Amino acid sequence: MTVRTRYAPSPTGLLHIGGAWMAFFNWLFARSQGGAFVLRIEDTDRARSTAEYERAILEDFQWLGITWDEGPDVGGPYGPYRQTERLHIYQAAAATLLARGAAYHCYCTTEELETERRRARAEQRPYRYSGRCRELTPAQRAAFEREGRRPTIRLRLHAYDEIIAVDDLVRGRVEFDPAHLDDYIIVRSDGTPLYNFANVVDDHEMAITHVIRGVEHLSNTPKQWVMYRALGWTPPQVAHLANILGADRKKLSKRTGDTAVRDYRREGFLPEALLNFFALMAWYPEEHREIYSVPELVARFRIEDLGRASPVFDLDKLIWMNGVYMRSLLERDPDRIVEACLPALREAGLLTGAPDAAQRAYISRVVAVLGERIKVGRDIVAYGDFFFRETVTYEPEAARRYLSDPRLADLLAVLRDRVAAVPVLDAAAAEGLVRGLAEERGLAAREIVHPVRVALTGKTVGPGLFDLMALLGRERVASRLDAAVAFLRHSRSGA
RNA sequence: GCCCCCAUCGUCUAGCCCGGCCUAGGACACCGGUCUUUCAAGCCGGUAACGCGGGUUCGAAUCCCGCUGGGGGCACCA
Repeated sequence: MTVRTRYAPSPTGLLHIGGAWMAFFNWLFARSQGGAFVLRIEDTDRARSTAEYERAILEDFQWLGITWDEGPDVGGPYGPYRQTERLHIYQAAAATLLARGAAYHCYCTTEELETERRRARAEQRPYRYSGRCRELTPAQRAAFEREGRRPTIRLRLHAYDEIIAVDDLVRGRVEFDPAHLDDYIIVRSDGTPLYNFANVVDDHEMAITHVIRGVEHLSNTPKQWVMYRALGWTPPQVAHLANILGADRKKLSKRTGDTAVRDYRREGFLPEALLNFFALMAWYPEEHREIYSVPELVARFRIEDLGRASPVFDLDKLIWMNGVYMRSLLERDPDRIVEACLPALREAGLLTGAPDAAQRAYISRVVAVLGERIKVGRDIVAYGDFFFRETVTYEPEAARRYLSDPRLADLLAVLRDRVAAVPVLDAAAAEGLVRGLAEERGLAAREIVHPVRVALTGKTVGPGLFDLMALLGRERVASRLDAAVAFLRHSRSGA
């Protein structure tokens, strides 16, 4: 039997890291088995679902490289792939259940049910639906209808008396006592299906063989198993994974960091690094190794190896890993680094729209000079914003440390004149000028290097000074040195 | 309240199923040192964990029981 897995997002927001993580394992499993991965849109919550979010989610999956064989955009043999377009399928399944007596109409109102729930709480016993609509006579039903009540449909579970076993691929066998279950609603009074129902119907109709999902679904699984049995269907194999936690050990939320895949994309993370990192949050393919290409992950993936505990999202490790990938791209494919830097450049106001050929070439040179300092795309701004600004602003601490001695004014002025006089300011020439000047004055090179760095970049950290001077070019170096000289003289007179 | 899941360095984890090779391994982070014009990267070194209590056994991180702690479910949400 061909393996078929799926991920079923609700288009009520951007693709969440946790969702992408879960989808990734479903995808990995399908790919490792030569099976199919299906994307299904669970948009029955019409108030919150939007077409924009659906498009954004698809885009983010595309960017991640998580490809789907069937889905709302590409179609497939088991379509449609949006739940709102599948309502007739759920209706047919509900009719079957009703005809078999495995489900029944319930006329209880929300208020009546709330009263039952309150009483249960007051008596300190677990709430379970009383079942008073279980055996309604046609006359009683007609009476309710005359009152204007619209019924929901409930699955009949009360006859169940055997232990329900869920054979979880990562947790082993988990047993549930059906006495704790109650007749639950599968179709709302407006005729739309509820999650536990639509999900079962879709997974069966789409021939899904394996489902990897969050542990929050484990407790719902026995309910679903009863439905599979009532419908005469075989349930898929399941594996439940714990949820990713934030640094506060609570479920990943905005409070502790970015939660949308889109955020990471914007900051300049690489999809292959994110995927590699995702894998390591649940599983180590080999003992002493962290870096794996996606094909390697596909080749080594085994559901049973997945961890059972909740991983904490360690941003530092992701950044480190992204840096590893960035460095390997430096020689292999620097354009991809440039690409990863673009969003951050735009956000910082250092670039507008798509770069033209000249801008692109310049950004490439900046990337080359910054080199391994760029671990994440946004680092181009942190380390190299001065390459994109007309004038530099000195960081207060940098100016205090390296641009406070008035005697520097003369030194920088001399350097400025020599820079202006040189025919071509390449790195070698820059080094010659700086070191030559240091030697003449009996100074250590660093005594000139540091102040010049601050004069040109405003910072104490950054790429090698001579490389940076070469890229800045003669004119910009000269004018920035002028500005520094003026700054030094001004602060002296002011002091 | 009832039911379910989980538990190794600060973090991700290896080891656990099939007890001894575990003086518990690797990675991130952290702390030194080295290289160096700064930073980053690199290299070398270091700190750091089997939640607790009982068993079983010659021997337990590994098996059993209990406890504690964390998470989840018990919706006309997904």
